[in-house]
Amino acid sequence: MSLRQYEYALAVAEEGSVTAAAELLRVAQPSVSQQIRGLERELGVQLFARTPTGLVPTVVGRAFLREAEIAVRAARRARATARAGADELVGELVVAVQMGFGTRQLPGALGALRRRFPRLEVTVFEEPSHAELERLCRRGVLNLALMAACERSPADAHHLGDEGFVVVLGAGHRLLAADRVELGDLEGEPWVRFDRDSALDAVLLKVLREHGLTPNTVARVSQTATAVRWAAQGLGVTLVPASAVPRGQEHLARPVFPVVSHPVLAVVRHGADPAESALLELLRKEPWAESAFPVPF
Amino acid sequence: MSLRQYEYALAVAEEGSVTAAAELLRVAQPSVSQQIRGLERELGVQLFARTPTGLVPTVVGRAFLREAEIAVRAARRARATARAGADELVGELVVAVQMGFGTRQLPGALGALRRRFPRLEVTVFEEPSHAELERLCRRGVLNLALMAACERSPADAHHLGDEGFVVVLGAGHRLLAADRVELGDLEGEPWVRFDRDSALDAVLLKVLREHGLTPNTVARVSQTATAVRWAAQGLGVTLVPASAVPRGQEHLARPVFPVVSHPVLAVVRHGADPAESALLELLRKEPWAESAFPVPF
DNA sequence: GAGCCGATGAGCCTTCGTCAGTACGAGTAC
DNA sequence: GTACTCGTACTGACGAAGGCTCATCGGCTC
Repeated sequence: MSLRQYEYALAVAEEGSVTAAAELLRVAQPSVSQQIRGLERELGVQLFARTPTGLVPTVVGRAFLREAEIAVRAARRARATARAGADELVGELVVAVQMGFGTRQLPGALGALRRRFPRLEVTVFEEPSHAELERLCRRGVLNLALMAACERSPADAHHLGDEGFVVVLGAGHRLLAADRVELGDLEGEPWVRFDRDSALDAVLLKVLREHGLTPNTVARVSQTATAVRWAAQGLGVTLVPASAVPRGQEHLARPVFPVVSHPVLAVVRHGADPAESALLELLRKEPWAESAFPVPF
Repeated sequence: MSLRQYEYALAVAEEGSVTAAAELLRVAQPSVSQQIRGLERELGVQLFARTPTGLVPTVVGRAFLREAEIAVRAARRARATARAGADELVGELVVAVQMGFGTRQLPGALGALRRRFPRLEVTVFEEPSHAELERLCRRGVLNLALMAACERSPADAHHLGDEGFVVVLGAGHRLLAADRVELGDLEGEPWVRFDRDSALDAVLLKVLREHGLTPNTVARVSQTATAVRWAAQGLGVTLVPASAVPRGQEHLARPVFPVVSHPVLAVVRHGADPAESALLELLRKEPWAESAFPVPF
């Protein structure tokens, strides 16, 4: 099953004769003759009827040729795509983002990327678990991972900036009276938390522990949008990245004191593609919050 | 650009490693390694990133692989189609029919063919000119041609039966009073005729000449349906195969005396495909009119 | 250091390509 | 009608290129 045989068969069908096909293909006539014969022998079917004036496709030959043309065209397209990739940025970029981080910056960067390289397609996975994200990274299926910093973050990760966190309170909550919420004031509040192994829950837990609080968990959700909605309806309070609060709900969010923010890292493979580097640069240029504390990583 | 390279690349992408791909493909590992390298060298692009645990597609590699998969699938399908053609009747049958002949029998035969061989597709050309039909036949693009007999019909043509002709008259025409029309009574009538080099016009002219009539031509059309419609509206009289008179217009048609009929031939290629033979047999089984005169061909 | 990965080089063999010559049919001149 | 030419595809022999395998090497992870 060689593509050459298919091309030769298509040329013969197109030209109606082996000689003409050979001329078109810039090879000698016996070569085409042999390939056609070999193909027919391999398939066990006569693809062409021999007439004194040339070769004509048989009934089954026509059906074969229809599929063969699809194959040859796709093969040529594959080739052209790869060749184009040598000059322009072409292909499919696979990005994973840790749920809740970079929700404002990533769309901006991807939009800019698309404007600069229209033939570059991007697929984004949202993944809450740090362990799973790391596994995908190690397996190499990702071109870029956007994740919250943690102890196990690789040394060559790029620090993009920080994600600032805000508390979301139910409508009419007493703490909405102030411009900011002191963490100590949240003692005893019911909490809308995040999935057990998610980075968002890790941040939440770490912040509360540092201030000697033990959260009273009323629900666990996987998405920030859900957490905000549930908190707004008074189920409890929650702590989410500032960029995760949707328009129209800002009046229910308050900055935290002391400021809570978390470093966001981008992990790319070692010998980075031009496409990967381009996305990394665009992510750097997006507006990020200032760091609340020196990055320990 | 070999299909083998594409298959190997797909296997590597699928398995994530050269070794595993080689095992899947039942070849030694260096073979896969060489093919991948050769492909990358030929395309001038790195399709896979080398990691300590295996190979992972690059950005452009993923785009290439998407097309490559289409190519390989189509190639396999082409192969399978041809292989199936060795057992079952599979493929595309190209049939040409001389306009106005076999209009009732051909659909019947094609329906029966489709019921028996559902994977056999049929394309029908309608062609008025005998010369053009013969040209297509000689070039071999046709699997079967259905045509009116003539002096130049090939000797190995199959006589299927005869097409009986009727005269179509305008509503209220005086000759509608009788059950049949004598040819001599048509003296001086205006005629709706057919395209100059069509078989239908040849029949018409031959019949009239044999009875010493010279037609007064008011129009030439290419399709029998048009001729019948125009005749029905009183533009003139016409002579068409009985099967060409649509339902609801039978009252305007009359048999001719002496009976006019014309042999219909099927021409197939020499070493006939099974599919061609099948269609020929089905056409034979369709109901045809009895011959009005001994077939001289 | 053991075990996995891919890359490399040598040798064998298949396959493809070319050139020459053959066979067959169609059309044409005589 | 016969012979000739021109077109077609096929066959066989030979050389070149490429694929496959084996053994081996270098790098990385655990």
